[in-house]
Amino acid sequence: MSKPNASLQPLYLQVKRHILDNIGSGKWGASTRVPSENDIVKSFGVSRMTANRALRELRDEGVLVRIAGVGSFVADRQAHAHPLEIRSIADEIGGRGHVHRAEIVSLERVRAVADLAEDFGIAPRSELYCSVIVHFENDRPIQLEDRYVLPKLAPDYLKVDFNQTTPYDYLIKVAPLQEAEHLLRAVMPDERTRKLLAMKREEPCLLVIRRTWTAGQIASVARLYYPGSRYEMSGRFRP
Amino acid sequence: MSKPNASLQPLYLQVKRHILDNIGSGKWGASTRVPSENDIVKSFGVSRMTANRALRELRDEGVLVRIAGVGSFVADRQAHAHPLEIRSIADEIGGRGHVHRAEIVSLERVRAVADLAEDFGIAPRSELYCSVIVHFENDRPIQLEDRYVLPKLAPDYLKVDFNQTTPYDYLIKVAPLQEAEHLLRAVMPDERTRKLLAMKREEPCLLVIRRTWTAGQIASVARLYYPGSRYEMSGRFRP
DNA sequence: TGACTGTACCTGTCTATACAGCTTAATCTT
DNA sequence: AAGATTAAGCTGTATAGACAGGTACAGTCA
Repeated sequence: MSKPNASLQPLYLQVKRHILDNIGSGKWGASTRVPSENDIVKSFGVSRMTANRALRELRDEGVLVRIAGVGSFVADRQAHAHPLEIRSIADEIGGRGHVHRAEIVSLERVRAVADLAEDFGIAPRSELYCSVIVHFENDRPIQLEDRYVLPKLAPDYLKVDFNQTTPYDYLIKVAPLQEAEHLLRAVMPDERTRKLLAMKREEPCLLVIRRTWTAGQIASVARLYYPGSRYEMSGRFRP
Repeated sequence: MSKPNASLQPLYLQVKRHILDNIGSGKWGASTRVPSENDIVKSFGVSRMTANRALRELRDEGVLVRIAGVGSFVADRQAHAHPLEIRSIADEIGGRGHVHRAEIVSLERVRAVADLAEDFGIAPRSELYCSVIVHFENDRPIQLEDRYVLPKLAPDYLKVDFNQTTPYDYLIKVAPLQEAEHLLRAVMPDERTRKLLAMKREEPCLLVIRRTWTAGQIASVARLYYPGSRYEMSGRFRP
């Protein structure tokens, strides 16, 4: 039987999209049971193989957990990111079907202290722009972003509304990203960080220090603090 | 037509395995054309849908590049020397010009608990080999390696002298490494870990959970604990 | 009450067939 | 000889039907 498939997109993608939309909108939370293959056959009018492909791929992507004989359920995914990938935190959270929100702690010009000046390769006490922002995933703080920016490369940095865009998104617009370096550490948060991230005592942070180059010089240094219990990074690769 | 499927493994996995073996052995280098779906139908005696699934999944995994109307080819993946590459801890320490030494805490057969069995894709309470080793850099403990190995792939694992070689070096000899996954977390060490690594109280660990694949199945799971104050990972890259 | 059994439903896999769209190369025209 | 047409081969998608095996639950039997 051939079908016209009027809507341009493959059927299995339409099914996936439907499920992802329901998860993304929060209608189907973690552990919610999603329609079985036969349910999809009935409601979408597709074959079981097509329903199977949609659910199987969502399982392979970590979106669903499927148990033979029981059903398919929305996976309870922990936050994670590729250790060698730069991505907007807003996109990352959106990609998990969750809601991103930012809270600006401070946004000001500062004078570079010694080690920071060294990072940037500028004279100590030079002027830098500094933003401190807490990023929330579904109203839980997930990242404290402590960022320093070279004024020359982003002169309007202090005027940006970081409720609308993230520093990362803004910077790639005004300064093309050339190269980046990640430094990964496990640290105990200081009191300020711990409170901003709503962390328990005795809970460590995953600290990512990201340095980005534009036009051969360091454009920005970010210290990204993640709650150890709520975040992990993962990467798959072939040696 | 129903299939006896004598060899226990799903047919599409057998096809994937065959292709991965040919790539892994170097017989099919980058850009080599692999058999088309119809070739596989003939040579394996499977249906085209099964051949399609094997090739499609390999494409999704980045192993193949498929061009409609042309064929399927071995992907040319660039060998990037990430810091998150897999490297023998002995080599890494040696590379810093320091002295490596290992202390074996335990080396025994254990029964897989539920989550571990799930990782390996084996039945709960199956047998696994387990080694716990502390690695020293210039006589300071730098890594606690908590490793589980599939006996089938390394039957002599318990007889190896890990003062002479590291588990990693031994495993790549007996089981060719196909793929690996790193999971990075910041955690507080339990008491045992803290003592073995000679860490102060209140000091977090960088935990790397490394899973390695051989012949399409998980060969080994290692939990690598590093003292947060003495270790960091870094990588430079271009987005 | 407790152990067993049947049944309904679920996922996982596989087959045989079909049509669409793309690419390449051979063939036919002008 | 240059351009248009056709055929063969490839992937991408989709269908209907089938069997195997897992799980949960109700009902039955001892």
